[in-house]
Amino acid sequence: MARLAQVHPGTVSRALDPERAELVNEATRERVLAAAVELGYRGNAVARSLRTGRSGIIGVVAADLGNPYLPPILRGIEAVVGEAGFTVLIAETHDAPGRLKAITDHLVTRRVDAVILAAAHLDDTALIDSIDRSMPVVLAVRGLADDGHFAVLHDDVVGARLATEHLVQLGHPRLAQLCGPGNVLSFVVRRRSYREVVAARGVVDVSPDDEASAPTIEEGRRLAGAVLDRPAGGRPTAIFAHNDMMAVGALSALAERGLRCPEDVSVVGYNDSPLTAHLAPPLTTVRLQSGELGRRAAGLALSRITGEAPAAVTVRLDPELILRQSTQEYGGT
Amino acid sequence: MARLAQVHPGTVSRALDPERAELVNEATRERVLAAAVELGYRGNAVARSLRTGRSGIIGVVAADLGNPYLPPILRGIEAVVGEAGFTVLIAETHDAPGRLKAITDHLVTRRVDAVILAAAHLDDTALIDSIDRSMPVVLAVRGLADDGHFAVLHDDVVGARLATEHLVQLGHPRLAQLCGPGNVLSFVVRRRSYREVVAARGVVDVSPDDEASAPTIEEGRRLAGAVLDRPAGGRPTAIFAHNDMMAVGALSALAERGLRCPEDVSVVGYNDSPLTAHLAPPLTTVRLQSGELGRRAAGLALSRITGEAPAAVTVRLDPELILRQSTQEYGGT
DNA sequence: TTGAAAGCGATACCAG
DNA sequence: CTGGTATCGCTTTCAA
Repeated sequence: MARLAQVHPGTVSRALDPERAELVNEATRERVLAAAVELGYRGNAVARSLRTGRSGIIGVVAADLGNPYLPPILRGIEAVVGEAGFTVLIAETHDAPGRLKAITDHLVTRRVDAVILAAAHLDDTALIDSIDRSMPVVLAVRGLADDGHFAVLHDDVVGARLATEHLVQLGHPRLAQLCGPGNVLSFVVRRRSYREVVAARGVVDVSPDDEASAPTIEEGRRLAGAVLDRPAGGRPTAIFAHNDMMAVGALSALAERGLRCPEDVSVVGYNDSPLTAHLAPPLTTVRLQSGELGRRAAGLALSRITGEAPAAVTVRLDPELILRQSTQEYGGT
Repeated sequence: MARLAQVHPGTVSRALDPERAELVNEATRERVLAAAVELGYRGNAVARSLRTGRSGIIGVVAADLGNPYLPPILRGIEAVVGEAGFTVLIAETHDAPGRLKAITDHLVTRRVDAVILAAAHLDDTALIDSIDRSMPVVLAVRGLADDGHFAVLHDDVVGARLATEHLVQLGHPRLAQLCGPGNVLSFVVRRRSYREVVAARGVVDVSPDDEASAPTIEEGRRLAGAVLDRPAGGRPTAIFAHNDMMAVGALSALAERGLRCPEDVSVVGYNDSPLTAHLAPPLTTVRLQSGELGRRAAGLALSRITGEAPAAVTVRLDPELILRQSTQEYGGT
């Protein structure tokens, strides 16, 4: 560029880098800056990456961008990462087998400086360990069975306990949980935590035998329908859904059978998705600290890049129960 | 890599590129492939980009990833773009002034091959024209005032007309529209189209004087509240909200005043966001062809990259009115 | 069919 | 404080 404009080759590099601009004579620096502006000079991040070995990019891999808990996380990540002068590159696995490997291979190829992975399946453990040998990996939202990774998660033990205890305290004698896919840690933990509460409180568990193949409205409707069609004594008086979509499915299943929520059956969701406050009835649900999770995950990723991260840590953020109108005290038979 | 493994320098390049692998002796090719696998060789997209001048990346700039109409669009884009061997890089402006320029500068720096811009403001016209001189730009969802760009949009004239005509045909004598920000073309067009229908059909327009500063629930509540607090004869019997969030805000405003929807006031939304079918009442709304929009935008971007795109085109996709329970025939005073 | 060599644009180190 | 020079890893002629 300005190599032709007025002056020299590598001095431009110094003049344009805020870090080292001081090392350049003020006069020449201004000349360079002027030329840069005039030519609309943009630099070339590609060449820089090749030379320095760093790309300034942090990859974020999500399972499904349509999932409403993601945007706040992405925003949290972007805020922290942007502050540090990095860019975020977002990719989506759609929970499809093989996609995770394909995507991370690609990221390695592009020399991404770190990855934040919000798409881990429990059976990806070996793959993720191998990725972590090529570039720093930070797990977000979805963890793995062992604690040997860098991870920032929601505390699902606490979340499921809040929800379940709430139903128990309302006096419900028969509970059911609608379980999300068993290959995702969050759902596994929620299931276990629910069971612990139910066992400890001596409440009857009438959960469906099946689990959802995906945490969708349709699957929630199916699972809820299955237990609601049982003979009266085998029906739940309250339902804990592993996420809001399944809770909405449960509401539909109730409506289809002429049952009212919360008068006949209470329902608790999970995630506090947008609009859950505006459903019929407004949904009692578990709220996650998504922004904070994003910021923490980004912070961990940055500290791994600079090498100042010590051993693997797993951070767990406390969720909060949001009381609305889909749950009420048990008053039935 | 395999330069040391067994063999030669640039032959590896040929052997690994499916396009030119034919030009290599089968025996040596296998040797190369074997070595590549053994070393876990990944290639270096950075170096390739530097040499070829192309990055294989298409940037997508959205205003707000939390907006529920985006995921299907992103999926459509990714499907087409991935098929063609490109990667998508997603960035977010948050509708903040200056962010668009900062982001696109960055994309130019990274030598992105094209940008799909779903974040255009009407006052960004000059900026966008200048970006288009550095790399191919395709506008998505949000267009500009003139048709001199490559763009794939929803047909907002049709969408607003469907919604408004629906209300007119239900016999409503007084309508109000809740307008989204005036610096976004979609909202401007919806506003104009609504007005045309209202004028043509001789219905009274009692819209608020103000427009929303952002298309949110809160702003919808505010605008709806303003017109509902007028003396009886100045109140609308039906409301057309420029998007679903504002429609939800309108529902809240109604509820706060003890008014029922649809018995007292009908409400139409726009976008057919997830869960709108599960609101109280289920929302009549306008459904967009988001997946198709994403695919078309991606297709245009690719054709601009290969240079086979002719002159600027604006594609407009027809939306569809989804009838649910938030609208009913006028039966009042 | 394969090897040799140049060069993409920036950085880093060493002289001057 | 600034210029020269090598180099990052790959693609791409041009020869052999």
